[in-house]
Amino acid sequence: MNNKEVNTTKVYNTSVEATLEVIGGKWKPVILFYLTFGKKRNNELKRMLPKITQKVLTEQLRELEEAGVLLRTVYNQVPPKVEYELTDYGWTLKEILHLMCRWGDDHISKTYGDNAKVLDYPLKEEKRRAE
Amino acid sequence: MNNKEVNTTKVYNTSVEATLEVIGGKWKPVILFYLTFGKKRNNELKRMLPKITQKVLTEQLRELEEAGVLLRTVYNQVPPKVEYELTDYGWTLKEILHLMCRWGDDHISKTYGDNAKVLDYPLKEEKRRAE
DNA sequence: CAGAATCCTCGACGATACTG
DNA sequence: CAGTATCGTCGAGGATTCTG
Repeated sequence: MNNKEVNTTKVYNTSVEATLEVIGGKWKPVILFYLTFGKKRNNELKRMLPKITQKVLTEQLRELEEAGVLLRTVYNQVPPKVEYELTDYGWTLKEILHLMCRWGDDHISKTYGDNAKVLDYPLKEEKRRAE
Repeated sequence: MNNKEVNTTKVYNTSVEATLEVIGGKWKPVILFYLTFGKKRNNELKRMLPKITQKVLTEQLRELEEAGVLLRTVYNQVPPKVEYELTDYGWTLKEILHLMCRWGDDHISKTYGDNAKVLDYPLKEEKRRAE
C-alpha cells in the first residue's frame, strides 16, 4: 500500500460495502464460487462462463488476486499453464458463496419451477459431495 | 407451434447467478442489510445512504419489491408516510447479508486497520444486540 | 494456452428540477 | 415526505484482433 492511501481514512456506511468492494460485480462471486471446488485453469473458467470474454475474465482474476483472495500460479512451460485457486483468505468467503448458491437454488425453484436450468458445469458431482 | 409460446427456459451457469439477479448491484445488499434491523422509511434510508439519489433509491426499492423480498406500505396521510420492510421471503436473505457484514468488518481491520471508518448509522446498538 | 492491445457500447447510476 | 420527470455521464463490461 502506498503512502497516499495510508493517510486517507476510508469511510463506509456499513461494512457490507467493504465486502462488495471485493466480491461485487457481475462475475466475481461466480468465479470465486467455482474456485471453492478446487483449482481451475484459465480455459476451464472460460468454459464454465461461456459468455465472459478473455479480457474481462483476466481483469476480474487480477482484481481478485490484488484483493488477496486468489492465488495465480504460472507454470513455466509450453504451452502455458496457469492455475487459479483461493488463498486462505479467499476461503473465508466460502460460506457466503455457498449460501448464495443455496439461496439461488431455492429462488429458482420458487420463481421458475422447471422453467429454468442450472448447468453447474462441471460441478454436479462436487456439489453433491459438498452438501 | 408459436415460438413465443415455447418455453423460453432460463439458463444459469450456476444458481449463484440467480441470487445476483435479486441482490446484485451497488445498493441492494446494503439496503436489504439495513432492513434486517427493522422497518425503515424512505428518508431514513436516504440518511443511511447519504450518496444515493432519491431516484435510484426508489428504483432499487421497486425492484426489490418486484422480486418479492421487500414490502412497501403506504399510509394514506399528510405528510405521506411509506414504510419498507422485508417480506418473509426477504428474511431468508438475512444470513447472507449478515455474513457479508461480518466479512467486511474483518476485511476492513485486516486491510485498513484504523485507517477506515464504518458509520453504521444508526445501527450500532442494534448490531451489538444482533451479535 | 493464456494472455495483451484497442476500441466501443450501453445501461446502471447520477444531477437537477418539479409535485401531490 | 416521498416521490416523478428529464437529461446526462461514465465506466464496467464486451468485441475483435494480435502474440509469446
